Amino acid sequence: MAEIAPSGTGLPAPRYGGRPTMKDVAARAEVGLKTVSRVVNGEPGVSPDTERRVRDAITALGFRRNDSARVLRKGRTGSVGLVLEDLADPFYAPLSRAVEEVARIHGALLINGSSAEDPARERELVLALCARRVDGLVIVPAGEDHRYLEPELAAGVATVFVDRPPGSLAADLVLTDSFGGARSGVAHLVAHGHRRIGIIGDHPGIHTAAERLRGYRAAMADAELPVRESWVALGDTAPERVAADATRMVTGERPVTALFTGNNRVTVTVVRVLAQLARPVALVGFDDFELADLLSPPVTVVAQDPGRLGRDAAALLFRRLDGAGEPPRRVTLPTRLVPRGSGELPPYDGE
Amino acid sequence: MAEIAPSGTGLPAPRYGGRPTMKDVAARAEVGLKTVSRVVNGEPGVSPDTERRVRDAITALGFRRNDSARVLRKGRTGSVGLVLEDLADPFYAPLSRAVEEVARIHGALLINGSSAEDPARERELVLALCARRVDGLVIVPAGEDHRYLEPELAAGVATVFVDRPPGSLAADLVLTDSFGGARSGVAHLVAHGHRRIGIIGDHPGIHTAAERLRGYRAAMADAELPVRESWVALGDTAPERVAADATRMVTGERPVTALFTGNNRVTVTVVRVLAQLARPVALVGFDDFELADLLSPPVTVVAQDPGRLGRDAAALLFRRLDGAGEPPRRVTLPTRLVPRGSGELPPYDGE
DNA sequence: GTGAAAGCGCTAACAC
DNA sequence: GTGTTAGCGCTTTCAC
Repeated sequence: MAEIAPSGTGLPAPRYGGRPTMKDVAARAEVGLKTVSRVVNGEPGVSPDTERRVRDAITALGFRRNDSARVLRKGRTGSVGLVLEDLADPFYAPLSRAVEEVARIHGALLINGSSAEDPARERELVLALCARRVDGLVIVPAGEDHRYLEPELAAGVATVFVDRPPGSLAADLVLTDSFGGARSGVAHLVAHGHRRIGIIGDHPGIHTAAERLRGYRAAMADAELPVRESWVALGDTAPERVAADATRMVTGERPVTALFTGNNRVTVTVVRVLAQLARPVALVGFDDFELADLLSPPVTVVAQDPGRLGRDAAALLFRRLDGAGEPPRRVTLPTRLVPRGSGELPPYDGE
Repeated sequence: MAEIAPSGTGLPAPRYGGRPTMKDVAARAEVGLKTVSRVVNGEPGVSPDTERRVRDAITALGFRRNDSARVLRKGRTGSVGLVLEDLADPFYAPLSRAVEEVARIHGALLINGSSAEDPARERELVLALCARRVDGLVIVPAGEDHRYLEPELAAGVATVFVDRPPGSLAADLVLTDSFGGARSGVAHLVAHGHRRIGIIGDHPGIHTAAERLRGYRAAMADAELPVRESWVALGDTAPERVAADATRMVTGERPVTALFTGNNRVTVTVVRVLAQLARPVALVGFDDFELADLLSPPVTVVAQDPGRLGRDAAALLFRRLDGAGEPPRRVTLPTRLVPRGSGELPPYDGE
């Protein structure tokens, strides 16, 4: 245990159970309050001897500056907030980590929260962060309507949206090219001879899902292929729903010979379904995932870079915090098609 | 845009670029400061009419309570900190998410940071969280020496360690039974006829790695099998090192017929090595991981539950925060052997 | 080089 | 029901 109060000095000890303050340190070191503040913050103008006395008192008392008080005076908290759907999702975890890394370089702490894709919870989280006066926010929006953020933006909270655009709000934005990525993925299947291709993805209310559907339709149109509505299944990504739709599409009268999946979770579920099947079905998934290369067949994907998404978003954020007064930027990151086998399977029955 | 300042009322407008305060709201609503505080905090004793005027002013000004000031008075911040190795690691991500969920239920916000397995960084992060006066801390310790935390504990910061014990500090602790898990995993290989079994794992300075090695040795001793030192490779978990050690063990004169791997990252690397091999080598890995069941052969694992680790740790934390003055607890969670195929392969060459 | 005083925005305690 | 006052622990300003 660190020694908490000296005995016999006659100096006041900090309240029991509370924490020592600069005042306590000042009393113990027999200097003024401001001198302690100087030492704690590394400001110049303190003699080496005085500094030593202050440092000794700090150690003896176990003093730790109270940043709440500091923030109250200084205005800036040195922390940024990140709100996304689910921290544990393999797509968002590296994004979060990347934001944290950039924040660290800028001396800021990251506070993050999961919205669970619930607009009310997103709002609640964001406002809690604003009440804590984070200097900036990185948001993967769940809701459609972000007008609740207007007072915050007006008050100077730097805000960057990632992965999806916010509902009608001018702010920095970093996106992956979902349309182009999906189009190239589906075109890849077409190039390998497929004419009946299904798409399974997230709820079309989610921007990325809608864009990927648009990319699918564009690739089909490019090849002058018709799209049957039974080949399109966007919605809830619960494994049961996805598995049911996949099963439906690959069985029956004129089954699809290839599937395009809208994100990593959907892809994994579909891989499970296809593994049970006698007949091979080609597959291209949006999002890369670990072990995709070790499955049989290895899974061809349209890869995006979640770490870069986070890095670029954080970089934009700190550029704003450093005072850049430019108009909002919109950054679109490219995807990369990674052929591994599943996307190069030919149509099964010589259609 | 929300209207920022009324025109023609003659009331003071908040400073430009700053944020409106309760005082500003009070002026605009023509009530006292305390009345605003009552409304903002949902305290009783405000007439419906007054309340409406205050709420209107809040909306019009875009007021948001400044929690820094609030914390300064109240002492508690309503936030807890989590420090672990890497937020993006598939083992820690669900742990973090579980802590977040419990925190949310208790109305607290989670601030988390990655230590990157660097004791200095862990310390820096923890102290930054303490300066922000988090009410409690959940720590996956990277370092050996946690005496720097003593003043914080003395000041009443509730602290729970997870996954690994801290260096010489009495605090709540939630662990997985690494020893028992490893012992059962290796015993499983022995039961399937293996006599030359290798172990590849993390640096033995890490508590879980040391415990798993101890479990391995215990299982071998139980079966009266010798352990050659060339079968033991603990250290850096960089893929290159792990792959080199795995390759060394499964080739050469008297190769091992089975491997036990110390965590999910190591397991995945070893799976990659074994996939290149002509000869089958049995494998049991510590930690479950996604898609383990879809590999060929499917990977047998000793599963632990990272979500439960986080949940239990957070539960202990909030129990302390709610004032339980019990002595520190140590909780050990059991593991579960999940046979899937790779661990049931017989020794290859009829040894 | 050092320190005293004011005040950041809020809540607690106590008036009225 | 409502308002006034003091003060949380720090930084800013300015005086010595």
